[in-house]
Amino acid sequence: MADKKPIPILMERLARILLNDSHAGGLKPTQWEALRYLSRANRFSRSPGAVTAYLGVTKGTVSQTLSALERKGLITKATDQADRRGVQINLTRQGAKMLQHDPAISIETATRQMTAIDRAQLSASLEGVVLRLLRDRGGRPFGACKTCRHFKKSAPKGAPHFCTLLGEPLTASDSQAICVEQENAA
Amino acid sequence: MADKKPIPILMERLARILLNDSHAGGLKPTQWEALRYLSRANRFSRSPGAVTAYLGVTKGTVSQTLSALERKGLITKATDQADRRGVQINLTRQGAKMLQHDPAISIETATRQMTAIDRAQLSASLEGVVLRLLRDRGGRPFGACKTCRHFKKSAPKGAPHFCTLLGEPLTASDSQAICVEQENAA
DNA sequence: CCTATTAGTATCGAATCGAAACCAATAGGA
DNA sequence: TCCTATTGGTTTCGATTCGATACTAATAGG
Repeated sequence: MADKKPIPILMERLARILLNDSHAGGLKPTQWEALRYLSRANRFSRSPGAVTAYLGVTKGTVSQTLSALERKGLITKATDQADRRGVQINLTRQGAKMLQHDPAISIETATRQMTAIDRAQLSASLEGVVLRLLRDRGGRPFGACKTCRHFKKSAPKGAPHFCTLLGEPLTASDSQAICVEQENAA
Repeated sequence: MADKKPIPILMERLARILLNDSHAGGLKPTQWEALRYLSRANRFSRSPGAVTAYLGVTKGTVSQTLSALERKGLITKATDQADRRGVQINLTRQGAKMLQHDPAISIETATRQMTAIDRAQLSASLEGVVLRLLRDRGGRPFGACKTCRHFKKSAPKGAPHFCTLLGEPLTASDSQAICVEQENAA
């Protein structure tokens, strides 16, 4: 039997494969990451600042990356009417379509071979490591809105849910999506 | 209980954390990766070509990266006497010392919290995914020399081991290290 | 109002990357 | 022995990424 391989080395090789793959498909690695994030973020989280927090890079880099995505017609930018310093980002139809050619899909394919048990175990282990690393770095978890301690489930069935932090109603899709502000419910 | 998070997304976030961390400590991400590889490779595998195969980037990028490491005094380059096209790379004392400040050590730290069972499981799952991805891409596994089908264990105790592919004797440290040519024994 | 803070943008220089051109040593015939 | 093909590396190019820093504009808080 082969020796147990060190986890850090396996993770580094995985990261490298992911990085190399991400040069394909007409976008650059960071552009793919930003586009992917924007497709999964709720409306409070589709801003340059949120992308910055998610990626953990500087504002300048994000600003350039988003400009590139806008130039390619994959996203639109509009000044936030509530706070006119802010910028609201939305995916265009082309942007959504582009994600179907996301080179990172191969990771998904590679894990589909595992048993459901193994996948669940792997997901849990990775999540533990990621959350620990994020915590050490003061980063946000970016969990699903509906798992947040500020999430108030709609009382009358059919009514919108509610965010007690932002004081805003939440559509069904907002509450499924990930959020900058998310903090795990106690 | 929180939902099971998608494995690809967790892996991408991990890769991003790793990439961001790797800008610290005086080297750049690719420089760290190359240096790390060179510290773990046996003498047949410390060449620009092997680094190219390991990282999966182009020759040009590797050439530049190695020049930078040489300029910083972390490695030495010498033309291979057997095949004078080739270049033999070795870590300097400074290079070895530099690795003690490898920012990727935090990954190691983060996994130390897990139980030994979970770590073994995680290592096995990751290895499966990495090997599958590498195979799809025509990449080499870079396993330990002694696990290779060309590895011939020393018959008289104390004598050197032997590589039947390259026709060369192997020191103990050579056979522990990783090798470009490694192919898993049947 | 006046200052501090916050959200983004713009600019700079170094590193990274793929692509392509290039060079020198080796290999493999004819 | 030549002659060509291949192989191992380097060089150069242009786009992207990135941290750092300086900057602009809108909001917030006395």
